[in-house]
Amino acid sequence: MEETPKILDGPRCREIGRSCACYNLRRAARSITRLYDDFLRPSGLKTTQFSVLMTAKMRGPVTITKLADLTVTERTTLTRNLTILEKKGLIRIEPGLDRRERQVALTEAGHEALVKAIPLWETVQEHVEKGLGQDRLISFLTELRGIVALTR
Amino acid sequence: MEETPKILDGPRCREIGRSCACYNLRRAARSITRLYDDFLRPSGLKTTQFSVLMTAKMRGPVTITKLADLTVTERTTLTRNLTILEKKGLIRIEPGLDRRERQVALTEAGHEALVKAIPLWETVQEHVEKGLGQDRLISFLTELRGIVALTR
DNA sequence: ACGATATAAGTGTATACACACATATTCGGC
DNA sequence: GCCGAATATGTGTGTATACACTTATATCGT
Repeated sequence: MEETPKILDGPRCREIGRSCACYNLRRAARSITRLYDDFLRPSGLKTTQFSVLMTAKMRGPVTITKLADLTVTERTTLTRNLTILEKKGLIRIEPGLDRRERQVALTEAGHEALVKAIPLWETVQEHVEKGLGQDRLISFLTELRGIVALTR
Repeated sequence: MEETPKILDGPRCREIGRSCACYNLRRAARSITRLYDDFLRPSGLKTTQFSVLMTAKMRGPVTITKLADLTVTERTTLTRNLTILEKKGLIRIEPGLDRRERQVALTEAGHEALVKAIPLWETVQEHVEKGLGQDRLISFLTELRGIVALTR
């Protein structure tokens, strides 16, 4: 008559913290997000906002679904994030050719925010490149893409 | 008289999506979180909740600050997460020896939730191990710890 | 014993995330 | 041309995240 079932004491269980891909990925994501957010702070952009603006800029006017697909974000999450950027005046959301669609486009203020943020991003990115080493970073990024591919 | 400043058209800029450690880490974290949450769903636990319960279980009764430190979570974030687990009846938050402290301890229901969740976690973890390969996963986890170490 | 400082925790506010569900529009077969 | 399926988007709800600020308690130097 044990109060604590056996499964909770197995060796496998004890190493979840070390072996769980999800836990470790989320932990690292929190950690690096703070770093990037910290460097980006003078621009007024959070990392997520910076990423969305950059992607929107790269792809030109793009539908919400397409943008969500590109960034592997839930579409409904992106909708909320875009609302914030729209309120800040950094993007415009306009009707597309198809009346169901809505096109996301950067405003002038959006461009200016990116111009301010990009040098800050360069700085923190270089910090990470130096800390990890260029080669390790590159292979690490490859692994990250592998994770994304794994779950599609 | 260009409308779009030059910085937004440089080659460095065009590859942010591929080279940004933060963007790619967050993207992968979203992706794998969906996978783990999907497998864990029958247990009624989200990945985050599972991780917190496991850590609390491993460390025994532990203060909130210590638990936040272990999981590299903002203490204030953890406070909110713990509130949810407490409402679900999975943990107790009791006063510690030091009257400033509060100790987190699993309830019986918390143990039972883990017993239900662990086999589900095993399944998805094996799925990832097979998808990536054991060796790649291990070195990948090492890189993730390197990221965390980088930002401390 | 007292006051400055350090430590532990909570709250206000805002952003980020996603599932379930609802609505609007288009398209394809008939 | 009409109707069902597919597509594009929005909303309700709940969880996760973190910074700035506040409160409560303990500790340390004198």
